[in-house]
Amino acid sequence: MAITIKEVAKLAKVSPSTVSRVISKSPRISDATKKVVYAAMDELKYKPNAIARNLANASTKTLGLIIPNQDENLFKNPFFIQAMRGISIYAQKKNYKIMFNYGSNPQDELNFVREFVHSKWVDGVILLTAYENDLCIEYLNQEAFPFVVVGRPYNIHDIMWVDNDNFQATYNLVNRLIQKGCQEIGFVGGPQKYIFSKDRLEGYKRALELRNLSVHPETIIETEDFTETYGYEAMAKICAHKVPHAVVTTDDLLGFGVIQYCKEHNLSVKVTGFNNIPLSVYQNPSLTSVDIKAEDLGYNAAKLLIRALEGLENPVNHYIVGTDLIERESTK
Amino acid sequence: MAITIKEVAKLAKVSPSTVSRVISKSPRISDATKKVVYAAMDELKYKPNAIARNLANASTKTLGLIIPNQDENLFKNPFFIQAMRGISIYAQKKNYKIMFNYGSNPQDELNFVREFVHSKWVDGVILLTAYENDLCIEYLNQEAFPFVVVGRPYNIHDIMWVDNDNFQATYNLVNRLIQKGCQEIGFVGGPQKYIFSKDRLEGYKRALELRNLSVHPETIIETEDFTETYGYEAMAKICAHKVPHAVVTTDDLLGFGVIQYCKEHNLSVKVTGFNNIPLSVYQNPSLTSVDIKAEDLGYNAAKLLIRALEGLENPVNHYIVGTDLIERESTK
DNA sequence: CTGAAAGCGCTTACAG
DNA sequence: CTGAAAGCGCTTACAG
Repeated sequence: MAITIKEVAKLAKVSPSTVSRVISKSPRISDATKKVVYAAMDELKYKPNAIARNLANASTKTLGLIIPNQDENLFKNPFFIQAMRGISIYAQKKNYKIMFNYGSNPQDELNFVREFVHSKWVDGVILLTAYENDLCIEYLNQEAFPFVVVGRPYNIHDIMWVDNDNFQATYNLVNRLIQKGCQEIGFVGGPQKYIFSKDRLEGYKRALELRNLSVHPETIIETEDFTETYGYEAMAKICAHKVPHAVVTTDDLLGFGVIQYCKEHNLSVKVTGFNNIPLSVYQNPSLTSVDIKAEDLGYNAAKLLIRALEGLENPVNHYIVGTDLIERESTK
Repeated sequence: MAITIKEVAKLAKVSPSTVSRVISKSPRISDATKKVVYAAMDELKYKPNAIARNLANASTKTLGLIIPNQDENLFKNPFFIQAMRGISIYAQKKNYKIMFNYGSNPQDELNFVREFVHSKWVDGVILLTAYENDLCIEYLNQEAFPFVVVGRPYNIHDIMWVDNDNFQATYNLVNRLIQKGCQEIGFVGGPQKYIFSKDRLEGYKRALELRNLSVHPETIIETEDFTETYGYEAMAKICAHKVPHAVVTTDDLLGFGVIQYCKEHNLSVKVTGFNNIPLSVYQNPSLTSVDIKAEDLGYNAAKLLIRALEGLENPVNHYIVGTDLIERESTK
């Protein structure tokens, strides 16, 4: 058996209560006793049993993380690992641990969240995606369990979230294309069940409208998923109608498909992606994209949540992380 | 406060001990009581408090994962996220949780391992890299704490590990190149502090030796890290000596650098990578590589460890995961 | 500033 | 098959 607080108490000739107070840095302990207790702890190589502390404190200093596990996108897009790193960095600073689970689908994710909550394993939950009717958000909300969402949720009652300004990012992007002389700009977006899909579409529309460029429904395609194949097919549809000057996509993989189509059909069309995954540098032409700063998103998500858990006031219940437009050959 | 075992006991008119036995599926409980207890649990929506169970059981059913956090490689190479997924899949099956930490350097990693061990937070540890003199392995070994290493460790006393057969994979690869008529084959490997670097180099040498092809030290380069720049420079060194028929690299990013050099200098050299990262498909020419099945590695690591934790006999204390040679344009 | 005691919510050896 | 009791290793309100 490992050393417990009792052995330390015995050696230091104080009560277990006192040892406990030294560990938790209670203010009202004399320097003299502190010294004796620390000496005893050192001698015995005492390490507090975290589990026992958790039980007595009704807190684990642990965050639960749900990672969606749908597709291969997980591997091509380093978003999740970057966000996790950001989360981990802040959590380490504050001495929080992180527990994760991959969910294969929304129902699965909900089950893990329930498990996290019920079992008392974690003090708070971080969701790495927000769906349109998000079961996890609904559940956590109704349980009044602390959580934060990476990605702006639909009904922003008092939910904490972090996100990019997807509207703004796309708006700026389209403006930049217009500046470069593009008049007819197509749009290839992912499923509208994701809020960022909607936001990006809105940003696109607004930019066109403000410049009095008309929005053609035939050149706005909603794909089923973020893959090159869907991007390719979407571009085929757009071109069946009319070859545009530029095409804005909401994901680099979609952008790759569009580029592919252009190459095969020898079209000169400016193309933009989103997320700035490492692959985009290696396209031919390399793909202009938007860096969404995934690590910052994760970092700030952890920050909001942990501050709330510690009872600190957050100035606001959300945080907007700026994006960077990375211009490459595909919009030259 | 949440529902506890006591409330359930009261409602079911049995003792808390009995409720506990029902939860833990103790065999000697009558069907009748079982039914009553389950009914009471349902009615009260009782969920066991995992932390309390952990304390009483002196076990958390949780695995600790250390993710090295050195470089950007983390993002370009989906190895870690794939391995994590494999681990997660097996762990979920067996109802284990996973806790992770990013370590910025070996010392950092050691600290997290110590923390995992001391605090009693986890029942076992999974290391995602093995170094030459691995502090974590040494520590875990001396503490006799259960752990498994992804990557074959140096001193394989009784350590559990999973790995590819890196020797074999490179050996086969080189043979394939020889078959294709290559006589002079260069080698660009990563730091020798990684065991897989050594193994791959050995496989390369053996293949040449068995065919009576001479091994030229000038065409074997050890780089400091797995980056394109190092690959590029290594190829420059090799070519300063003599332009080979083919170059084997131990990492796709190194391979990218070599390809780049060849393109710039208009050389026709066959090039191979390792790890089969998504980027390799997008090179021009696309890069032949070795798929190391990271998800399988993770899965089997979790399996070995959890089986050991459950007291099940493992037929052997390690597991070899097969590799796939993925031939692409770069070796055409 | 410090101690004795009760408690966190489970488990399990012992007794029946 | 079931219960009363002690225990897992901490914390903390209460009393001094």
